[in-house]
Amino acid sequence: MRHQKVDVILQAAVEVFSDQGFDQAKMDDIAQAAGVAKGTIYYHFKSKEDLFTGLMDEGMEKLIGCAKRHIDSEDSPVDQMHGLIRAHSQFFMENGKLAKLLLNEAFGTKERQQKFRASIREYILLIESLIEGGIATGDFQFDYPSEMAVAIFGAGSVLVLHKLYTLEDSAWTSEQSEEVTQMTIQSLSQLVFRSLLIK
Amino acid sequence: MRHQKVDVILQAAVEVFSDQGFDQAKMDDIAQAAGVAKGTIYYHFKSKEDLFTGLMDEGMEKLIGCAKRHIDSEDSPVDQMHGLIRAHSQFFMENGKLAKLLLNEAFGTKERQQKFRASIREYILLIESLIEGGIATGDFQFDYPSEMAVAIFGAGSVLVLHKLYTLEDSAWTSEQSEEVTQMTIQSLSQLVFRSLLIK
Amino acid sequence: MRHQKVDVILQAAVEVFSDQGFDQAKMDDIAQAAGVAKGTIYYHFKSKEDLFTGLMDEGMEKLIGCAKRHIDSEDSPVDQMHGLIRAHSQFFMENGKLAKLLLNEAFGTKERQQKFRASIREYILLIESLIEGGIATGDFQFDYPSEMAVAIFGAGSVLVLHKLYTLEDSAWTSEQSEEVTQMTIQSLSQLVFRSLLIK
Amino acid sequence: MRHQKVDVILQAAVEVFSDQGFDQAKMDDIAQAAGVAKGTIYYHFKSKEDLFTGLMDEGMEKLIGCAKRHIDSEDSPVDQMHGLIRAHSQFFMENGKLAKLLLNEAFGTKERQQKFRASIREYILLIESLIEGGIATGDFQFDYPSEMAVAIFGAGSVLVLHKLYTLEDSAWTSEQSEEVTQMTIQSLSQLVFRSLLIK
DNA sequence: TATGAATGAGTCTTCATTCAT
DNA sequence: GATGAATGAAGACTCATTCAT
Repeated sequence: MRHQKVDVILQAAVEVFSDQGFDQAKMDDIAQAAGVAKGTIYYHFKSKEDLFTGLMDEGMEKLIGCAKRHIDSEDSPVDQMHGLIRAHSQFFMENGKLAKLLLNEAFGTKERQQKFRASIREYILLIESLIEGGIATGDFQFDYPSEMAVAIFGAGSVLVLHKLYTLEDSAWTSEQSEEVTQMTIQSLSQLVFRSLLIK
Repeated sequence: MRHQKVDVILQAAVEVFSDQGFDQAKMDDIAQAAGVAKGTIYYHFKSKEDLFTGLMDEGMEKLIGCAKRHIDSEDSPVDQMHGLIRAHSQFFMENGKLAKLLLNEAFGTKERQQKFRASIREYILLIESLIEGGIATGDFQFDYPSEMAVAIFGAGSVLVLHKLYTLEDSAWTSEQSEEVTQMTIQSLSQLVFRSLLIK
Repeated sequence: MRHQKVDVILQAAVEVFSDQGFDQAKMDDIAQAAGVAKGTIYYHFKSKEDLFTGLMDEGMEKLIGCAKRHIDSEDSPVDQMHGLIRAHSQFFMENGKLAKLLLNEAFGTKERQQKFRASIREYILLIESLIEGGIATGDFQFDYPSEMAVAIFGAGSVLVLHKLYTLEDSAWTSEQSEEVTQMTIQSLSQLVFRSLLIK
Repeated sequence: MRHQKVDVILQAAVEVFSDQGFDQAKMDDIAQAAGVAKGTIYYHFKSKEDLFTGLMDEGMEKLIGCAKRHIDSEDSPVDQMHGLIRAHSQFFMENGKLAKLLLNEAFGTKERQQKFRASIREYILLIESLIEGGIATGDFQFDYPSEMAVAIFGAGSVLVLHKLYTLEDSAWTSEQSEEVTQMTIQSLSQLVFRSLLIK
């Protein structure tokens, strides 16, 4: 079991990084948010970079893991794609801070993000494999599966992010949250399946 | 006509902001890239913020202007949507640096971006109005036009960005560039129209 | 002509580095001693390391230059050795702070000092060449000229340093200073020439 | 008998302090080198300062003890001076790390070194007493016995240090080591006795 | 005795901004 | 209009020391 303080720090870090972005986030703030001394963070993490990278990697790992689980519990490509859309939407809506963090820093030019983009690509390839699978079974049809995968990732991510920002400040009951998630899933599904399914 | 130095500075600023992101970009770098003294930037712009905001606003203005022109030169909602997709793809592929700048900073939590997101929303509303138009004429059908607009924006932006990053380092002939742009337009069109068009 | 502030900074830096040693010296102190803002130092010098190295290099350059001048103004090896002893003693007694700085940091294991030791070796080789010269003319005789050069350097440096520390706090008239210098020169000369001269 | 861990720590401390210097040496490094936890050092030593001072004092004590033993086993001032030179050279060549530590920190301005310099002075006074003894018996002649003592200390120390640094990296057989020690003794002897002995 | 997680005061360094020329 | 030297507030990171176990 990971040391307790490490978890407290990670939790605080997601919060602060998500709200401020990597550059604007101050280690002091993270320390304060975590209720530990600044030195404690450096006892557990080599640097701000290290803390951040760990967060991103762990986040993407969780996301991909979640997606794979949803996919594996289904058999047909169509149901698997459904599973992915549900996983993507639910995961990001339920982990709003992490979602912002992942998506805000997904684009950018620094080296830090180069590495991170590898995880993104893995996720996109997962989507692409679902599309290819559907094409193989004759369920799907699309001329540019690779582009389609990226587009689905973009559509899904921006849609969720847009919801998150729009509703950011309004106090948010869990029913509303659930409702928004369902709406996101349905609109995404409509977009994706109309595009992919053979008519 | 704008002062010559101002243009040089703006040009350098796009370059540097695009490569480094707002926080990492240094005024020194911009000055050097522009071939002017640092003080000169401050003679023409109030602050780093000011320079950046101006850039973003101008960029979005150009993008929206470009989109509107493409839309207005068509009559039917279908052709207008086609025009928008062409405008979006071509504009971003031809202005790679600006594209990265706009899309990288489109998401994020700082106040600076609050204002910027207004422009984004305007652009998305433009897309939404096209969808609504198509629904009105009976060409389109979609249960969540508003979400669809966001999704199209997300799909198109991330797709372009993905292409830009993937091909970033490879030396890039204009023919290849043109080819990638065409492919982007076609895959986006397929996605959008399959989703929207009544079967 | 070097910028004025640079000289002020260098002067303050010798003072502070000499009193505190490299590690204990604070850039804040140097800035305050120089009467400039801390940023100003960094405008002119890349880092603490850079400032320090520059100081050391310049100091050794001056010392070696001074020694060479004294040597070149004499003809015979004996007189040249006399010149060197005078140069060494006077230079260090007159530049006490620099002397402490050079000699304190002359020994030590960090990379910084690796480079610095090259200058020391150059100085020692200068001494060695004088000894070899005297041996060639038949004035000197010694079985280990190379060791002798190092020993002379050590004896001269430690002797001066010892005087500087011993008399450090006593208010020091320039006559006394002159007297101590003369005494240093004479004792060093006696040591060196008794050892070297053929009986 | 001293606690075993204390010795392990002291040994590690000499190593680290010698390699890094007092300021650069980290308690973590010493703990790691000693194979104990950091807290353990603080259980046995009050502070970094304390550990260091103890080391230096013990080192000087050993050196002076060693010198005295060599001196006391001889009768004539000439032989006693020979004994001192042998003791000095052998002790430092055989305890290279300690030698660097003692000599590197012998100069410097911190309070810590003030106290340490008292030991140095004791050692120098020992040398001086030998010179005075030789003068009293009519064996030696020198106008500045006090300066001569300092000069001998300086020459001997810097010579040894120079050898240690020069040969630092080359793998070093004990025969070579012995050879270098002999050469050091002989060159020092030649320097000292030629200067001191009545012609 | 021994440990090592936690601390926070202390430092170097950066960089947007100013202003005298 | 243009310059670039100077500024100082801000922030990442270090490390000797403490203390609960």
